[in-house]
Amino acid sequence: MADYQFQDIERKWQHFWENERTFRVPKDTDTSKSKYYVLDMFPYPSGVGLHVGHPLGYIATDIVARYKRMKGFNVLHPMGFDAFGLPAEQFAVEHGVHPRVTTENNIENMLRQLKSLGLSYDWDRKLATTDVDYYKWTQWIFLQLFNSWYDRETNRARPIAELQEKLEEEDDGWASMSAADRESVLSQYRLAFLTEVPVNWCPALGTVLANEEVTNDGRSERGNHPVFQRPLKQWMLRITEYGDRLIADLDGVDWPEPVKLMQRNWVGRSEGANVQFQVDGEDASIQVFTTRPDTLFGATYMVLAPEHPLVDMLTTPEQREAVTRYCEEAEAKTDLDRGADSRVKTGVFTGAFVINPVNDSRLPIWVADYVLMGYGTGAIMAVPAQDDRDWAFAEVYDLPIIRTVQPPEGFDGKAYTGEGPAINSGFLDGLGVAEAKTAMIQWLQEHGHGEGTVTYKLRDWLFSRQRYWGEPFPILHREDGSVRAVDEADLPVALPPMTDFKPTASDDPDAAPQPPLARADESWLKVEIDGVRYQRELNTMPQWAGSCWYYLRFIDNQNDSCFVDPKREAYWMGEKGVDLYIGGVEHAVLHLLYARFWHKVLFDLGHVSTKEPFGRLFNQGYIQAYAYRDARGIAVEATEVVDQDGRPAMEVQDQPGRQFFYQGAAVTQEYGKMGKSLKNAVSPDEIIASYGCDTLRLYEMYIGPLEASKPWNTRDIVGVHRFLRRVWRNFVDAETDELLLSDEEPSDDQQRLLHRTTERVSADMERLSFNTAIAALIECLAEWVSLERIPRALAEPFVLLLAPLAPHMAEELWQRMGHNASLAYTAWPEAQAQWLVDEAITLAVQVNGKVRGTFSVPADAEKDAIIAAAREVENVARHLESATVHREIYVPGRLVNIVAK
RNA sequence: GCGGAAGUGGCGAAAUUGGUAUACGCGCUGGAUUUAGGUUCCAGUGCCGAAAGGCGUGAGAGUUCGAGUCUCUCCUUCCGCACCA
Repeated sequence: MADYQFQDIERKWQHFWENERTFRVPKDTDTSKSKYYVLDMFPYPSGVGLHVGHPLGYIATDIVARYKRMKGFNVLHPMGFDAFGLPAEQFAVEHGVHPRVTTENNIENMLRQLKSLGLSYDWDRKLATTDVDYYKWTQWIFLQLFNSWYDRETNRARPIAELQEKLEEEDDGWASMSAADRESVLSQYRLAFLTEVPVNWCPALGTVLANEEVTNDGRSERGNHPVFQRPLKQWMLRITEYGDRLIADLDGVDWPEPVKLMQRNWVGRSEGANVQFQVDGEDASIQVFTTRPDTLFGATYMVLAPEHPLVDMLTTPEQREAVTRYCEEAEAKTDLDRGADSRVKTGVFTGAFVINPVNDSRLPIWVADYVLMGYGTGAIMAVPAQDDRDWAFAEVYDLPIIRTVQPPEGFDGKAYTGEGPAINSGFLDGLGVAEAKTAMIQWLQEHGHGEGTVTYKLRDWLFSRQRYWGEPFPILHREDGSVRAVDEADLPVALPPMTDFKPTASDDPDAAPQPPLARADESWLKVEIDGVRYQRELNTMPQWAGSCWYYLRFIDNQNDSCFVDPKREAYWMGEKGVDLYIGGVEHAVLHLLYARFWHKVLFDLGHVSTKEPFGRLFNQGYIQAYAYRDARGIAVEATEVVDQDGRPAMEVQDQPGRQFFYQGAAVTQEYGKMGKSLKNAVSPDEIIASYGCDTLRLYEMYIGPLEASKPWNTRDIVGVHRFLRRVWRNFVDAETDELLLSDEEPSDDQQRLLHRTTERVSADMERLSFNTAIAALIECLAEWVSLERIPRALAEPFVLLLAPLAPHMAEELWQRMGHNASLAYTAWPEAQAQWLVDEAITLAVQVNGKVRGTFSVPADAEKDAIIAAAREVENVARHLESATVHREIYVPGRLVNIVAK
């Protein structure tokens, strides 16, 4: 009965770790040791729980955490829950339960699932963004933003009080201003400010959304509802001030290049110039932004966005009807329609002209929807010769085209956007693009027609939502409409108890946002301080707020006097912040951009010690699975699909020539991300029940590289399960339950195998290549299966190498080997150099680059002897007959190549 | 359209710097043990060929003594952005 009893073993060690608090890191830990902070992107506690795709990253970080502990690091490995947000609120509305109740239930279930995976989190540091003790500090950070401004001279955020002092000193009427006027001046500087701007309004969700939460076809990322642009007074965060640093500081972090690229593109920094064009015959000018000031001589017309404020004033009576109709049509189009047929250019002439400042030519002003009001100045100078879109437009409306950059010989395209000398450009002629840009910017500045500037795609972050289940703003409104912050001492502003927290949804785009908090009790809504009456801010923060700083709170989650103790922060964040942050690529822009922004503000204000929060980022792939749809295209339960021979699809889905059926009807096979919608989710609970969680951990790491998306295939699990059984059988006698070790000295060959395996596994741990680490252990064990008893000197290091991957079995074997303590902090085996060199090496011999044989030589053989031996290899000698050897190449330890003709 | 990542056996995948392509696992084939079963054990398994040998990393060129790896052109798939001036 002493077979591999994984249920008993796993239950035993999970209890042991919990009872002994094996992975607890004391608040005041030994800071003389090196630290390693390894973090997961914390989950949203959803009602359906985890499927096997979710833990992929958690297993990986757990392996790293366990490995680093054994390497002697102080390891911080915490977990928490990102629990504010729409789904909990929607579920609560549907079931009439308070979101706090559903959130807590979901957390409970997810905790159980996480613990059943044997993850070595320090659960004493668990947190949820919905904890009042947590969001108190989220509100506190908001106050830091509210009470700061961005000083462009020193390029950092500073306390708003310092701006007040500065304004007092400069005294441009500051002293004579009313308090309300002063506040409105300051609000133009605060990093968190209330303003009326066009925002993304989603009536179906009853809330406004950030740009990052709207898909590029103009719908809400959550729920896929239509989103409308509407001017509304909302809270914004001045993230645009950080555009440069959000790009520049990417150079200092170890992140996947695609993620850095996505962030750079999202910020969208463009260097160029603003140019003023005088309107012909009017006392008005139009400013355009261009990245190609060098092409100003080639400008042949100007285009305004339909929403541009000057359109109405400029349009001549003859053109008015056409322009008005065009603008109305453009307004009715969604962004989707405007972008859909982007190759077809439309527009209408306003009848007005501007003067090109460089050559006084008259340029017609057009209105066209290919120019967007939301970027640059909403107006462009059109240079068809050097811009594809302008060329296309000029072709449609027969506008002139003047080349100002000489295309290379043989160029047969239309617009030329590449390098070349300037032509037809007066004082720029002959200059390259870069010099011409510089020269033109200088000319514009000297003559007062413009200046060099930088434009960003990034917009300020719309930060308020009309929801109940979020952090309340620590803000009070006076009756005159001005605002003030809640005193720090009065934090937290707790969510008021409410029974009707339903958002006011509507399908009318003109409906007004109605924050649920407006229905809170008067006792919460109305506040009186020093005889002044206030009403609380009714909006709540977006879901991203809590995840912007949770990695800091993990460092010191119990602290109730500050958001994180500075000494502890300095130790755990160290030089480069979080040492390893693993999560899905879906957060490449949103969460990671927002968190970096908050971190930089905290850095500027002296609250954290690193420029960047996450020194190293790693994106794990997705677990995918086969899925099946019936004739109507509806997904059917993948587990109930069979092939033409009646075999379950799960067993034969990767074999060619299969047809699949669900309840007798033919279905089509596809392949996609595991989840509820494709009905192909596999629960970790059932895999753990039949194979154990050590097997599940091993399997998820073994199917492929961590960063790759890869298919789940329940059939393949037996492979790693067999490996674990083989380990067990080789160490424990099935009859007697006795440990099968010998005290013999290992042979030299055995030593070499052990140390080579140690070397491979260690290197693979460092580069997160767990699939090859497991392969190395399988190969190593395969050499020992014939041994009655494995020498203890081999068995112990082997168990330690296995420990991060399959910790329950490793702990059990370690204990049976006579060790009283957990192996969690036992030193990782070191590969010794003496055992990494072989006595004899096998080399390949090539003739003219083709392998013709192999031979063995002593490891210390000389080059000449090796080449001589190579030429004697039977097959090689045959190929060299009647040929003259021209060259002999010896690659040490690898091969000999003989070049002969 | 622009940008990025990736294409290796029937399947998942290996192959630090250019140096013996297909490690390891699944599946498959054969055998062993067992009353039986397999979540047991052993052996074989890229393709063509009886063999010798030849051919093989999406396609085609190139550089090199030597290319899965480097360069160029093209094809396919996935991801991101989408008139960003």
